[in-house]
Amino acid sequence: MMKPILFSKSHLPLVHARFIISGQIHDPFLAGNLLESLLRSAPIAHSAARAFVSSFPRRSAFIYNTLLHAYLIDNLPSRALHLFDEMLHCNAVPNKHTFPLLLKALAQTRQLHCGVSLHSMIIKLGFSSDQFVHASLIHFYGSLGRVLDARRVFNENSGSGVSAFTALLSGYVKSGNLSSAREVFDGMPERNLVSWSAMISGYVQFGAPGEALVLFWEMMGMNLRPTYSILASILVAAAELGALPEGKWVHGFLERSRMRLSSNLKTSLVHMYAKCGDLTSAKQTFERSRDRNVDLWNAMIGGLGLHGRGREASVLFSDMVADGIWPDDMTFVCLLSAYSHSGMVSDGRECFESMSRVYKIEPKEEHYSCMIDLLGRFGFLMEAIHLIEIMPMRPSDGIWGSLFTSCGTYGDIVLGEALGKHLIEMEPYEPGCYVRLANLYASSGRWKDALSVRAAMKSRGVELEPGCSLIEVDGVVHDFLL
DNA sequence: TTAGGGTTAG
Repeated sequence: MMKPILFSKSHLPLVHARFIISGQIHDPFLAGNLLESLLRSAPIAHSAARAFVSSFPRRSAFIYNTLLHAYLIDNLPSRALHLFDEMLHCNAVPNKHTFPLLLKALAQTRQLHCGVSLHSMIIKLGFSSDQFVHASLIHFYGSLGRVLDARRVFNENSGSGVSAFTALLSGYVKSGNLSSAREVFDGMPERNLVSWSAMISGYVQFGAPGEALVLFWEMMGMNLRPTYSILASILVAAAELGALPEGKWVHGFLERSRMRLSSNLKTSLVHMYAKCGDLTSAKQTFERSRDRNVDLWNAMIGGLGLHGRGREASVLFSDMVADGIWPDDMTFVCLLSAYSHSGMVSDGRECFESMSRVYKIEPKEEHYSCMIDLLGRFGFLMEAIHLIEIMPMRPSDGIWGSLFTSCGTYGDIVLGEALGKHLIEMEPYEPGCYVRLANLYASSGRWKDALSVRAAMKSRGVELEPGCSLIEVDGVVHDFLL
């Protein structure tokens, strides 16, 4: 195998000029070396790379592939696809290295039809059994929600490699089918850290944090070294379960292994400590961190809010702005929810209003939802309705639901009855709506109406599932059915 | 001749 000749960054302009003068620029191999030297010294220098390529009279597939790769690294999938058009136009023949790059660009831009056409081209050119192309095709179909097509492509190759298995597994995860994902995982002839990561994060994303923890300990039992992303998934799982010892174990592991804590991991740690009720450790982690990005501030503001410390959350927000960190959407969700948990109605109003006026962030549905919840919780029902009326988007069932709950709290039977009926009409198989409407009737002595709501619920076959609460005692997570 | 794959939390 011939090694590429790489030129140092400082020599590049000179070498480029010399190639042009001597005519060596006509040699696609040397021109390719020049391009690769540039991109190795500055991987995101796509515009300089583009200029280089424009000066190459003969452009090989290698040259196009290298530039396609640079566009993808710089998160410019559309430019990569335009470059492919140019490649075909210039009669450069794509090779097996071209297709994984294009399939990634098409997955990112979610272009199913173009991907299907490209799939035909791959078959015609005879690249479909290449393991890189094969895994990329499965990933393409899986990430566009076409898991059956992903499975069909997977089945076409008998000796699928670990990447093809992982891509299929991840396709099932994306479609929410965790049991099929697990079947693929269990059937893998070999696994690597990427496959473990895909399965563990799949469990976390789809609300199965307990399974994620079990799988994590199984992985650790095999003496595999967890990656950052696996540890971050485990921190989320621990936060969901309120499993403080597991969360602390991850923190200890990171410190023992002297792994550098990225901002993302610090954010996950703060979130985990706050959700597990250890606000002191959350604060310590936050305060020890020197380079605080907006996500880390948000995690701490949200953590304080979760514990009803709205006043401290408000002070922290001011510190953040004073520190030169510009708030984002999530900052206001955390702040509004902190005010809601602390009964700080006027602060909430002011915050909601200043979002767009001062910080130029237009409130999204989640901000309206927080604000309506805050107003409703503290009895400002008419103001909450006014906000629903003026919000630019269609109110979600969650918004109507939180207002309905407030009607029950404040005994507003007329509004509550109208909302309850509306919600049942919208979601006839949601037991909570029936129960809350029946309770509302019962609280005002309208027993007949309460019974008829219960009867309607029964006749439609809607059953109330017991609620579940989790608590961790001495390292064991217990669940309670309510 | 050089290069291309699957995972990534809050």
